[in-house]
Amino acid sequence: MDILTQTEENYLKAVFKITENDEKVASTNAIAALMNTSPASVTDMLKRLAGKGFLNYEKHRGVNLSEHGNVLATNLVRKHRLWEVFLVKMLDFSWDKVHDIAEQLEHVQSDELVERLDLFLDRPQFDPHGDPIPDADGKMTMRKQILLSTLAPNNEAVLVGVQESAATFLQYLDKMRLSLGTQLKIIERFEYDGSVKIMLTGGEEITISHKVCENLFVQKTK
Amino acid sequence: MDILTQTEENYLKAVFKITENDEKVASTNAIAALMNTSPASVTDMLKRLAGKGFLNYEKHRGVNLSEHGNVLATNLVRKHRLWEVFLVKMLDFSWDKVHDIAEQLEHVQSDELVERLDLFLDRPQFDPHGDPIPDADGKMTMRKQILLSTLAPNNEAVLVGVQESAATFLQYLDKMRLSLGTQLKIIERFEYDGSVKIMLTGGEEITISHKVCENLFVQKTK
DNA sequence: AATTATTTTTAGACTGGCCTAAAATTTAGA
DNA sequence: TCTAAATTTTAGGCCAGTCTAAAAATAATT
Repeated sequence: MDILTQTEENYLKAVFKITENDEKVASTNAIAALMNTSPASVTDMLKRLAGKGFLNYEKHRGVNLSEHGNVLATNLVRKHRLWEVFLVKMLDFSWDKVHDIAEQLEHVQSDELVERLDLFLDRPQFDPHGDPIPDADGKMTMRKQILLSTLAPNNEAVLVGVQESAATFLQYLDKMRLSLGTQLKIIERFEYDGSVKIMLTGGEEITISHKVCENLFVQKTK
Repeated sequence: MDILTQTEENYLKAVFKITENDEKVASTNAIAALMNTSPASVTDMLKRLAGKGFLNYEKHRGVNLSEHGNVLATNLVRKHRLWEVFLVKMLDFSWDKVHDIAEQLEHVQSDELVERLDLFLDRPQFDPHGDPIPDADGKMTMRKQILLSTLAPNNEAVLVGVQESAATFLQYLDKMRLSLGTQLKIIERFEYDGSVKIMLTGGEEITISHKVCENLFVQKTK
């Protein structure tokens, strides 16, 4: 019986997001910060979700997803990203506007809907921010991408994803004419503040801050 | 400040549905029956929604929508029907499966989403069950449709809508090869039980019950 | 190692949305 | 018209999800 409330689903997603990279467990505080709620509320919910078998939880030790919880969370990510593709590709939304709407759409319950949407969109592998879309079995194709901040001068690369997807950041990229697929070459890295001068296709040269570099995923092309 | 919970929205829709035809007001019991809830719960909610200005409510008198509430409810109907069109036209769902999914999708909050969806679907005027879709200003094009049960023998007509949209009824129509746009001619009406023999395009003759006739909207063609 | 700072949990309370049972009101019938 | 039936509302309580404040546990610092 896998009928969770939207709130419960959001908690699972939060744990997923926090633990998907390095972290082994998600802390109460981290979850509270991510969800704009109080640590006390988080503790309550963690106990509920652990009781239902979606989380592994020991007092004061943080949580992570059980196998069952992981399936649920992955499916939510799949739905979220598929809807984002729909919004951008079909409804012509800009990539900085789709997150909030997809947050709502991802909670619609219908396996058949997801399957048909996936088919309609031609089984996309990446969402508008370059994030991989899990397939119906939870598998996703990973790219050998690196952060732009780790790339040495003279290398050439193509922008394939963003780490952060806050609207303000995406709008900044739009202004700079940086979009997924953009080819670029590292001209110079300034050690003083970590900013980097890059050349875009067409020869235009721009300088971007270290913070921006840390939020751009690229693949080396030469 | 028009942020309602999904439940509140569902109550407004229920009042809309009950009062859209003949009834001047919706009774507590009628709402409770439609929403599968108890009359006591309905009374609670009616007071809340009236307090927020969405309903006109006097004790023991039933309710109807305020101007404000009517705008909200109409917009919900618009969203519901647009999503149904999307599901059938774009995702190739059959018309008996879309209601429940649209019930969820209609609660997604984004005016821009609705506008873009409407445009994407080419501003449809009717949903897959033949119901009119309100435009952004709440106006809808009404057809001069009548119930098949009121049509006399020898008249020819085209099926343009269904009154009831329960899955079992729609599946029955599919089996009988009755779909929107189907041309038909009344051959004979049996007074005994109100059933009617009709001829479809192609010459096939079928007999349908009075109950079915009362749930089919047609337009006379001759 | 002892104390301080941080994190996490508990306790108690609030709202929304629901319930059942009982009271009040309206409607229908004799 | 007066009583019975049906409808509606009130009363009181439950659960999910949230909060603040305080207590407990863990981590950091001296």
